[in-house]
Amino acid sequence: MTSAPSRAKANPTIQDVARAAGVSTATVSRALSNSDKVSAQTLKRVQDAVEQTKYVMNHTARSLRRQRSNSICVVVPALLNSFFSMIIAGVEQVATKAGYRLFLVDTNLSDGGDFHVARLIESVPMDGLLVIDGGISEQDLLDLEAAGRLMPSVLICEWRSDTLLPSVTVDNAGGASLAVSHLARLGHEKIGHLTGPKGHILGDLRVEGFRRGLENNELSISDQYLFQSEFSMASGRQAADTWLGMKDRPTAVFCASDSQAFGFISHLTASGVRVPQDMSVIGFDDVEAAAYFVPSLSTISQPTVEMGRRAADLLVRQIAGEHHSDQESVTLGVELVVRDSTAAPSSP
Amino acid sequence: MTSAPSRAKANPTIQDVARAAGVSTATVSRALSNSDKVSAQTLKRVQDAVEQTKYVMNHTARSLRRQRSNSICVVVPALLNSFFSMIIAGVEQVATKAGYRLFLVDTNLSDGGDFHVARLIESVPMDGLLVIDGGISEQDLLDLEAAGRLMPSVLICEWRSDTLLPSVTVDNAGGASLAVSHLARLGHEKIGHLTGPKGHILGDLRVEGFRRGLENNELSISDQYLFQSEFSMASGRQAADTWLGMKDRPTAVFCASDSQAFGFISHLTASGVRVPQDMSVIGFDDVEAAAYFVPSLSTISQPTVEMGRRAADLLVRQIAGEHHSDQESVTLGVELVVRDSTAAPSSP
DNA sequence: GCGCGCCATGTAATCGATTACATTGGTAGA
DNA sequence: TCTACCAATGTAATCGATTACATGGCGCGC
Repeated sequence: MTSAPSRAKANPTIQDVARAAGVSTATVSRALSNSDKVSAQTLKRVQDAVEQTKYVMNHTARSLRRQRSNSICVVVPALLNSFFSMIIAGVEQVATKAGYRLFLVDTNLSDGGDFHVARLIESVPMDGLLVIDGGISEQDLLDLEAAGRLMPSVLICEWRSDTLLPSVTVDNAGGASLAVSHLARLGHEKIGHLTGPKGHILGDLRVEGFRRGLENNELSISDQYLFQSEFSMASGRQAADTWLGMKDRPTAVFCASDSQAFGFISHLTASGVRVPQDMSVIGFDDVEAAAYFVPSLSTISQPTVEMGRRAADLLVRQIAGEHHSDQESVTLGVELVVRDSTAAPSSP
Repeated sequence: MTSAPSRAKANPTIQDVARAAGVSTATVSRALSNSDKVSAQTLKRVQDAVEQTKYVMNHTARSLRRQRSNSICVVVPALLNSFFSMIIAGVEQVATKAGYRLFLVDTNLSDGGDFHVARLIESVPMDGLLVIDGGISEQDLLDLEAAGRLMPSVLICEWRSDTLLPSVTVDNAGGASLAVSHLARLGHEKIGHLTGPKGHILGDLRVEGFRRGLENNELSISDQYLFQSEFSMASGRQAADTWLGMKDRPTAVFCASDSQAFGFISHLTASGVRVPQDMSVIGFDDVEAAAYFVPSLSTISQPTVEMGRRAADLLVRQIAGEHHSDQESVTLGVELVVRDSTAAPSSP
């Protein structure tokens, strides 16, 4: 027999504590679960024993026995987007206070783009699910629901069939409409739109709001002013190329995301087009960088942190078994933030 | 007795599968753990039974029994910084392939800024730890180590006493020096530096590299050209105010992070100072937005994804028990990326 | 003084999968 | 033909905490 590796040193268990305190494991457990079911005297003894043995609880064992893990899973499309990070910050505030740990999953990272909620859920036992990704397969969720395997869940951001689960959203269409009206008030008549990715619910809603905004301001809708795009900077840059190649260009565009706006403006500027003198650009999200971009970006601000808080609150209550009261969903308002990237059109 | 709530429906266990397949639980377990220890015939029977019962494994139970959770924890200072997200992407690639789940923890979010690794580790049983946060209390780690509670770990980014744990780093000082040399080659003689936060190892190393760069180029070092700062955009903006208030201004600055550079340039531009015509600015990190900023940002690029990959690889091997061969650490190189934010100084 | 009930605590079953050890049947070698 | 061994499978202990149920002691009311 060779000597055991130094790593061996098994962790102290509740048994060790019980022995040290001269009580039973049940008592130790009760003492530690703050049950007021033990006398002050033994509580003290147990606490001392914990101290002495350097005991730390094995959460795996607790989870197994309690049939709950005290953790919730947050599914995000892209952690590197500060918009999502802000939401998560809000989630964190509430969830931690309620005693839950957070498990973050980035669908962009996982599975090489072929993400399935089902697989995720199978792999880890979670008490609840928070889905921020509007691009996730709704069918996946429906299937899970049907299989009776869907844990308490809350959706953040718009969802297509809102009959499925409670959700926290903002007024996306309204925000888009706000942006268009801002441009119209400045005097723009030829207004374009960099859309979100095809089939993405947020993108679709913002297109809808864009259309409504044009109607409200009695402006005509030209489909060639719809730039099929995605939420990324690279995509915004591409759209700028398209724009540069047009003969009848819009004098202002509303971008479905700030990232797109950055890419768009970047390429325009590099091509000698001045924003906002020659061209107005407004975004959506109000990420941190929006205020620091050159020019600083006019945009639609969402209450990101608050969204996270509300969603976490809904979820925690749902896990606790309060109210499956159908569809306790929340819609929050958005706000127009005017900065330097929008101005009256130059008279030609 | 009231009827059970609809949620009841207990998950099928390995027992159910065993019954359905007409074998023992041991056999099911072996069949599922890919052991080639079962006959092809029974393997098929078990697989069918799994299908039929819709069995999914309970990972909590497995973790308890196996004494390992197959998950590793990644500690990050700020998820919203795409620099970290890129590293995580690299980690993910390797870790997932090796069968590990990722648990992300953002120290900025947690505990209201009062983060302790110890508390984290106590709360979740993890097989390994990946610390990307150079700002984390080293004492915490030392204490854990002393208590014999430190699991296999790898540090990403520089660490103060590199005797503690294996790490993956880049040549921070070298990068800073590269940046300075670039500015010097352009003809700048009065070069400033926006430092990282006080006491932050990365910041300190970059200051060191900054000094070395000046020396190498036989430029004088003036402490008043050191702008005490932090890694954030807001902090960069503040530094710009300081700069604007100086009478003998540097003609170029090296920023310890791209974020700072954004904030700095943003405020300068708003104050009528043109970059790079009146002032050159170079950053560090090469985050995605650097290429899209106006002007596009010259910077020092780090192999972020690769760092993540290497770190995960080190960790996985460490968990597997290969080589505690002391200090298998890795240092990767950095690269100068010249874009539009740096130019020769204007002759006054 | 007796019994009822409550409080503090102990005993042991339990959560679900893994695995050491036991068992069975079959086969190769002497 | 007999033994030794192997492959396939079953039995039951195990991981560590929780908790239903059991127990013993004490106080209170009649």
